Amino acid sequence: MRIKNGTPTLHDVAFAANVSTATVSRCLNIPDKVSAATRQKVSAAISELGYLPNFGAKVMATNRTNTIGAIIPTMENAIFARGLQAFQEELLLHGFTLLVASTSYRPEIEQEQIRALVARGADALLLIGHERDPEIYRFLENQGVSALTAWAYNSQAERPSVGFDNRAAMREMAVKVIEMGHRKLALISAQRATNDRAQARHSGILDAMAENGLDPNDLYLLETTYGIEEGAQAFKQVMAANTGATAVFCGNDVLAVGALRSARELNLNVPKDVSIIGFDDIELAQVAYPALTTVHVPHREMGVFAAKALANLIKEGTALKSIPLKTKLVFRDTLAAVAP
Amino acid sequence: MRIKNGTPTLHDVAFAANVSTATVSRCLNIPDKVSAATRQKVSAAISELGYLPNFGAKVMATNRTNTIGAIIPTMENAIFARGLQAFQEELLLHGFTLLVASTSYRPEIEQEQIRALVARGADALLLIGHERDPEIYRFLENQGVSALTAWAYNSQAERPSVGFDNRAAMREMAVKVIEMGHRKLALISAQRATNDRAQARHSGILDAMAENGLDPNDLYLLETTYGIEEGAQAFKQVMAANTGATAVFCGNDVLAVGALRSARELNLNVPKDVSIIGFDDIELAQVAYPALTTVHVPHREMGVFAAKALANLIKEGTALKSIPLKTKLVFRDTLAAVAP
DNA sequence: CCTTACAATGTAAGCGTTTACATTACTCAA
DNA sequence: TTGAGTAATGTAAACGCTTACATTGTAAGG
Repeated sequence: MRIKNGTPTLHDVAFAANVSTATVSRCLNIPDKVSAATRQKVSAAISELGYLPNFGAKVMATNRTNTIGAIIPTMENAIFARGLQAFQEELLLHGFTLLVASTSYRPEIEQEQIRALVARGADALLLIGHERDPEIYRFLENQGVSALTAWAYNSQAERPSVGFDNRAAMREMAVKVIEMGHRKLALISAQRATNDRAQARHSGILDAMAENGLDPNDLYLLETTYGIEEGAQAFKQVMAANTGATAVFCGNDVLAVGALRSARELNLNVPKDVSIIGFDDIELAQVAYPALTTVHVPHREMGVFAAKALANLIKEGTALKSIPLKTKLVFRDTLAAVAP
Repeated sequence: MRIKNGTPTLHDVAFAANVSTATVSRCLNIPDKVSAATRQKVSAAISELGYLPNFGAKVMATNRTNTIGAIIPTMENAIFARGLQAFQEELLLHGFTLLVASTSYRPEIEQEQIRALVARGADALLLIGHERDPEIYRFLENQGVSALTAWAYNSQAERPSVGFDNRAAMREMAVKVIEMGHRKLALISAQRATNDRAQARHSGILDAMAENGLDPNDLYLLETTYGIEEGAQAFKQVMAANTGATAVFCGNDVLAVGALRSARELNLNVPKDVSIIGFDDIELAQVAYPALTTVHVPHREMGVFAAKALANLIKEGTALKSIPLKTKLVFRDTLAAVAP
């Protein structure tokens, strides 16, 4: 009458240690409430039987999975991979496990994934960017699952977020570029319709232009999807359009690296003939040749902060609050003053 | 007497639809066993109440979480990020969710993480590389959790794996390099002690040397940790050692890119003065300048295969079997014949 | 019209924890 | 020695689902 069906249960342990199931449970969860002697007996029984608490039963009884879900566009994008890695590491420190889903930048899929992770018992969620159907926020509220937004910070946003001000960061870079004499600007942007970070970066450039006596309408704007190849194509289009752009902003480093490659293929000297500016400062940016001028974003820091906030929320009930992080302009070799 | 405590349960739905809980459960899980009319009523009740099955209860009753865990060194390494992304996408198609843990290349941590993911209810596990304490395999067996190994394939390995033959791939590349006249070789390797892929790649070079009349002892070997900076440092050491190496193999592209940077700093022309060879063919390899000669590894494919195998195992009980994938040499601009 | 077979539905017993509450054992002060 | 107060342990009721088995309804064959 020991083990019924293979895996030992709390009962088996209790029986073996000659105590009640409650005591065993306490040994596991609140050891201070148990005498040292009993603790001894119980842990002996546990290791002898090779007991492991049943996950489902535990979840059912506590209504907690100690699992936090993250939904990102894709791990193939280094900015998310890095942030997610940091997020996971920090989560681990707090005793949580990471559940991952991805959307490939498709908002419909995000909804689905949010529901899937909640259904899978995520105690809380990490989301990217602010923009989404209010419906889904209502759903989260009903389910009692809180969500924290990352990779974007917006002081007006009503939902908590940990991130940085994409608009201000890009504006700052654009101001520098304009100060260096550039008058004709172009932007190779990610799809703005489904990506509020892309929107914000675009707006940042417009801000800088307006402030410096340039007509924002003169910005040559091209949208494309994510990828080196896509950036390369887009850059060729920009050049073919003959707008006389001397500085080409890119919505992210990956696009910028593609642009760089095209420039080489077109026999354009960067930065002499044309400047190229990235965003994110991923590894690629330093490795590219010439090394990319870009905006540094503290991806790891963001992941760590997000994890801390969520862990505290679940464990202590500390309300989420927005945390703005700082970006930094990184001047390397793809930006130069325009020739007089 | 509808909803007791906020969230509606199966009972509430059953009550609202005027059927039994069993019928509601069947509607959700085996709809064919329910008449169309009842299905109607039930789904109406479900959406009206906003019912979502309780995860814990479901797990408890079925003893399945529909979750698969993956334990990788780090997502910051693009090869794992890419494979994991593909893995997750494919898993989703089969109705599974991904649980992620990472080890930072530390084997002790891997053990812990394996236990953690099993404790979190992972139905099966994806692991990297073959080498690990047999103890942990016994643990997995006891818990009834199967594991599939990826990123390494070894026909002699007793455990199932989906991957490629690191040794053969590196050997193939090394043969080419030797054929191009290189006689003095160096290798900047990842830590071999905890990484069977690194070991295998090293062995591959030794194989090629032995087969081609070179003394394997002449290989100048240097181990370092993962990172561009680390690769850069290591390359400087290799050059400082004055071994006359004309070809420097690198255990992976990241190290190779670092080496490339150092070469530039040392005013060495690549590939004229020295050839540099990477492994993995990640994005970095094409973007590097000069573009890196490397071994292409089908990371995404590996993720997809792994997901399929695991999903079939859990759903149909199909036993895991090893799947060897093909690598391909990619000749770009960092390898040249040695000057006569 | 009665059987038989099968489809649709219902009943109720688990599944393995946690935890409120009850009980017992101990400590210490009077 | 007793009683109060606290520490340690035990009892048993949830938690919300699935599913074996029982029951009822329906169609077809005799």
